[in-house]
Amino acid sequence: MPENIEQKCLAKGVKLTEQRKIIAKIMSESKDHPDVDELYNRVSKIDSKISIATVYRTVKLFEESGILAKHEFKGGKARYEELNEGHHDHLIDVKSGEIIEFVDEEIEKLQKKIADKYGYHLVDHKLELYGVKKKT
Amino acid sequence: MPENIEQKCLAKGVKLTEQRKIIAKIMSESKDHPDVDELYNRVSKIDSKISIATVYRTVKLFEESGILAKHEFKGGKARYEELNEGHHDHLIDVKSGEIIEFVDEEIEKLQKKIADKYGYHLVDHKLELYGVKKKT
DNA sequence: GTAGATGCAAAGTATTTGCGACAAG
DNA sequence: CTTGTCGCAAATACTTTGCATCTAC
Repeated sequence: MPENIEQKCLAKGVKLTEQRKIIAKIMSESKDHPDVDELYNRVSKIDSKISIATVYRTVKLFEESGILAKHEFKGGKARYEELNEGHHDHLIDVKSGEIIEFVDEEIEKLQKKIADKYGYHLVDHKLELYGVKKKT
Repeated sequence: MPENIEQKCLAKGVKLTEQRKIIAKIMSESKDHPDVDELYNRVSKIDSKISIATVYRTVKLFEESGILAKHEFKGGKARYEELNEGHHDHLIDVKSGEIIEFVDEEIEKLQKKIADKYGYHLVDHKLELYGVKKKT
């Protein structure tokens, strides 16, 4: 498996333009889940001539190439994160908007089992938990 | 618990207009998960003067009143269904778009447990499985 | 009677696209 | 070179809103 986005692009035959390199770099360094606007802001600081249309086109391309994951959390714009080994789901703090990533093997298994039960082969899934912090 | 949408409206102090009655009726009778456009089509057959703005306002109001559930499945418009006792999740056939509802107690419990583990109290969640039919 | 609902068209968001200029392989 | 990409602005898709009118309670 290639380790970084640029290598993944090469592996998938995606042409590596200057703009794509910048977007790839920003996404690699982002520990959060930026939406296109936010990504555009970050990208603009490095090259202010990049247009938002290119950012939209690039995240879409990266998503289709399996490089980025797109999330459509409640009531908002689409948000992106780098797709790495090891699937995880999201727990969203409804007060602060903070997003916690978690992995739970048991729940993954259970999902496969359910799809199976209905005669389906699971190709994708989405699990989002929305919660409020408990008082200690 | 009131059994139908009109009773729920009364119970929640939602004014029962002619338009809302029609929308409520259509939603009650719908076994699928129509989007606003589709709902507007169905509603128009009964009263062609109802505007799409009213449909949008009404589904939003009904959602806030806990009468309808809003779903934002992949890559599309928001879709609605009547909210009844007994939570269920969705298994979506990615080929045909068919939606299967399912209930799984085990997965519900597991979700609470995960939220708990991170110090959160679960207020909402979204689980969608996307699958393709298995060959028999 | 009055607060709230409706219809209409116009305004907002988020995202996509046509097109001529330009750059990667 | 040639194919695909970029930037721009205009277009689209879905949803919300201002306002004058109307209706449920």
